Amino acid sequence: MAKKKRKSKKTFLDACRRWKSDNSNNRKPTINDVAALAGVSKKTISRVINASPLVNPSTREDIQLIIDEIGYRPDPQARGLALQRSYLIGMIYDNPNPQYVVNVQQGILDGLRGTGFELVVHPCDRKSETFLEDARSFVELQKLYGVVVTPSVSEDERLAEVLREVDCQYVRIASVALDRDERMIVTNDRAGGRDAGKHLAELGHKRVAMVTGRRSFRSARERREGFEEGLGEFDIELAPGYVAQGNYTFESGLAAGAELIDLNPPPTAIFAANDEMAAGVVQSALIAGINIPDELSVVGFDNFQTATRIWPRLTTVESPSRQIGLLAARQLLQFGHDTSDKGLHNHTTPKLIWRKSSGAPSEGSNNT
Amino acid sequence: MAKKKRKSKKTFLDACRRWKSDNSNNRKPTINDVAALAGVSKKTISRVINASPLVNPSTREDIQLIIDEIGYRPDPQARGLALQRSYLIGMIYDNPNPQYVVNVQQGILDGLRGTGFELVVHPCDRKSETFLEDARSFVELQKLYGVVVTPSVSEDERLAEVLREVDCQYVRIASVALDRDERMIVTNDRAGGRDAGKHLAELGHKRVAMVTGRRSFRSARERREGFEEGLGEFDIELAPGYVAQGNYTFESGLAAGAELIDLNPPPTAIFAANDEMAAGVVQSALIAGINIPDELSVVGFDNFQTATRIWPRLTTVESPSRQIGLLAARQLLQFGHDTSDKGLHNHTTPKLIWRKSSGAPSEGSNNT
DNA sequence: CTGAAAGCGCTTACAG
DNA sequence: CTGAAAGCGCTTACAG
Repeated sequence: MAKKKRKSKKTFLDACRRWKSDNSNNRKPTINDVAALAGVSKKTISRVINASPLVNPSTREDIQLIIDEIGYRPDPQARGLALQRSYLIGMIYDNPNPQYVVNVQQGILDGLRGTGFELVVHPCDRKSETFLEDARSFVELQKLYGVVVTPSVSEDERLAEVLREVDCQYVRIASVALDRDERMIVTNDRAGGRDAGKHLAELGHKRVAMVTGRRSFRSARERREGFEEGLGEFDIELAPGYVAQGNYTFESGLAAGAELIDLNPPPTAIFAANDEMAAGVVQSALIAGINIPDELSVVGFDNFQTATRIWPRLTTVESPSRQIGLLAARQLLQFGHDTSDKGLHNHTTPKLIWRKSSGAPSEGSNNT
Repeated sequence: MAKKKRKSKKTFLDACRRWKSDNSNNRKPTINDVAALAGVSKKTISRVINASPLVNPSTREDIQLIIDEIGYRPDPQARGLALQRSYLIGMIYDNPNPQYVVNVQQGILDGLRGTGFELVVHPCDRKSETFLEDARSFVELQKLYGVVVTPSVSEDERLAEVLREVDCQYVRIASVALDRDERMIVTNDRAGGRDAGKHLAELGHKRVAMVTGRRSFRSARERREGFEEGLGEFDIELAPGYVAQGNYTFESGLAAGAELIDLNPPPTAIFAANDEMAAGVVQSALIAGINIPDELSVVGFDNFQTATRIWPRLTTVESPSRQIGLLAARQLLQFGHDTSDKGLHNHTTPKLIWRKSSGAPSEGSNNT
């Protein structure tokens, strides 16, 4: 019966204080310390840590008190060793744009804050011979809890296959659904392209051109097809001769811009599939002495820093990259938990930001 | 004597093959597997892994053969648990510029490649109440092998103190030496400022202005003082009224530029302490209808993407941020090893890149 | 130069 | 609802 009598809160607090003053060398408390202080087995402590329901509420309360008091925090390495997985989330990316990388990173970190998970960054090169092995060994060796994969490497089915093989949870960020719902964040770039097309059509442009990204990038195809759809709603066509091939770099935008400007008749508006290329187009117009937006409207995609640094400030389509990272992280942490409730929120929608690089075509532009 | 006879290479290879075909469920090999295959204790395997000299060379050779053959890689979590530290490097930063963050990150990753170490990113907010506790708990809980700290949080002595308390190796990146040599990468921003000053003086500018960063940032003070030194070499003074206070953001550069342009007489050249502010200055000049570089020269600092996206392309001082990250990572991994040889290479020097935003002052500028 | 034992701080069946 | 024992894959004194 003495055994059944619950010790008072004060008793525990006193014990904790004694423990702290004994702990001269400031050793971090372990599960054993908590168990000793609480007078239970460490298995029970483990249950509290892991939020198991199989614990007497009052026992749980006592233990929680002790945990808080002595500042116990389970060692992630020890848990990891026992569970055969770490408390690390990986981010696998090959996108060269620093702003994109940082935005998604920030979003993931937003989602990880307070969870005890940490983010390990892992750039990769899809062209490398050892790309798949590298990724596999990274994930396997670190026993990652999960990874988020960004475009364009997210479009690589071989990588997804590897991740499944090593039994690693993953979330792929891509412009369209390429995998099961819980493994995707879909950014719907097509809708953004459509908005760009409609924007230019509504302004009255008829002779429009586009700088595309590599066809091997899904986002590039989506943005282009969306753009054509948007124009199509106004019965405007993107003539084949008015499409220049870029590769998402500033330099390619510069070259593509020069090329399109030289067309006869020249386009009155150019949509570039990302801001970097749009900045190149704008610069090529400046070099050619063409006024933006009077003689030429330019629209980009991303709304990164560059969009507001150039002049005139760029009309562009913004994709919420930080939010996307946040959703990806949340989704990763939800794996195994009840995903049934209220369904996944795994879609985002881009939105057009109208600045000064686009306007109605001028009278003299012979806009037919 | 049979015991002394060394088994042949082939014997080991055969054993490995047998092991692999037995390993139906594709379990990753552990130290025990290697020990069994080699016919030695796991302690000896441990010695090989850890490159201990106390191993018979031929034993080592046999073991290495087996390790390579079955693809054994020591589990970092298990090692970590035993050694009480992880194989993770942290990057603690509060710099809001994505390009800087990514560059340093890349550099660190360059230095980590092939070492088995991984990079955990950890942004922080020095204004937060819990900033120091957060950092401590991050480092302690993950038992980080080491951290690299970037400006401006690298200038915080309290953080350095915490890192020492928890006995975590660290390298601070800063514009001047704030700590022991092996704990610093010094970027010498003052030399960069000096180059900017000399550049403008050599072009013939006499009435120069500057947009500074926050005085609480060491880099801002260094860049400014360096700039004044550079001008001083040509007996040119930076008049107090010609210094505008910024905070390293584009917006602050925009405001500062407008302010300086309005001065009477206006400056013929402006040095902004970073590219973001320089881009703001350039944009404010455009808005005011002032031609760059004919009526106004502008020089920035960083040479980030923005520098070449704006028009005219920006003359700026480049600090090799990726290289800086690389040096920091190398230095971290060298801790405990012989640092005696050939001394540390822990200094970098910025260099001026002359583009189109700076030139000689025009005749009509009344440049006295 | 090599090994047997104990330990790092957790968790997982299993039994009660 | 709770616990004793074994184990995750390594390393560290210690002994030889």
